[in-house]
Amino acid sequence: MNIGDVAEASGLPAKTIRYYEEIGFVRPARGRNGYRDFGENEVHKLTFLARARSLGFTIDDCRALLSLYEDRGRASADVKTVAEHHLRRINAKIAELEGLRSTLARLVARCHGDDRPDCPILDDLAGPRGRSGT
Amino acid sequence: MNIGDVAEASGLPAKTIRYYEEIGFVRPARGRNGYRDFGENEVHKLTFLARARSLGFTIDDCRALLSLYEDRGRASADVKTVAEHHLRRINAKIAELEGLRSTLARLVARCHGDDRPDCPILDDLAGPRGRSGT
DNA sequence: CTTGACCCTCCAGTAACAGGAACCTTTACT
DNA sequence: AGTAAAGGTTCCTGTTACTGGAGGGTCAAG
Repeated sequence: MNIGDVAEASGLPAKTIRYYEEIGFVRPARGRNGYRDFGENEVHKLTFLARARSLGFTIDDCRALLSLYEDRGRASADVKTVAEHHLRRINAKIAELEGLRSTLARLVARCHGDDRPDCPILDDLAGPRGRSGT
Repeated sequence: MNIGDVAEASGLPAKTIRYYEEIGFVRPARGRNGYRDFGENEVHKLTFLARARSLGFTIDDCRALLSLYEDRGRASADVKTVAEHHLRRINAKIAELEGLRSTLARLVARCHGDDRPDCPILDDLAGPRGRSGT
């Protein structure tokens, strides 16, 4: 299978597949023309990677998950650990963004947004000097 | 004021301040020893930047905000536009992460997480072949 | 006069690719 | 046989916003 077909099958851009080869995720055979020749196993791996990446797992996570996936004697606890770690990262990020959102929404709501220069958003960014008469 | 003092005053690492000079945010004077010499105005700008960055505005946003900040004839609507755009980005990101979280939480909950190899998380990543008996 | 705290510049690395140049191969069509 | 499109190859650069570190000058104190 050529890279274009694999791209379609896995949902990954050809560029990404080449990159994944570069970092050691797959090692496709080569035809005498130099073209990569992917077997079913490689395609399956790439599909796995595409799905894991779409869930936000990092490349390092994927490395771990892939090796667990290929280890028939793995403990599901190890997989769960990786996933839970990722879940905590996501939760932390959401919490952080929600904090930003609440501050920002408040500022946006207070800004009249017309053609006058007076602006609570800039006042806030400018710090205490801009708000209270210190 | 030397860079160390400015770092403390603004809350930005000295490294970051040098970087901000490189990309044109500030243009401090130089002493004959080559040291940067920041005036009150530069310090104020850097503090502004620190606050804007902490709210998640991109460097490009900061460039726009800073120029609006220094434009005495600005329209607050322009500031509001930048902030609203950022707010939409944040909301989109939160929505995306919440999607990931729900999928991931479901998978984690279904994984027994013991020393057996059977694992719904890997089954999901592996795709349809891994779940139904096609 | 030395020690330690500052400061300087420049280079490399980060995460995970994407874009594009320059070039070769295959396929289809005239 | 000629040729043009489609798809393949490698290699280099750029992205975001810094951070770490090497190698080396400067300043204040004792």
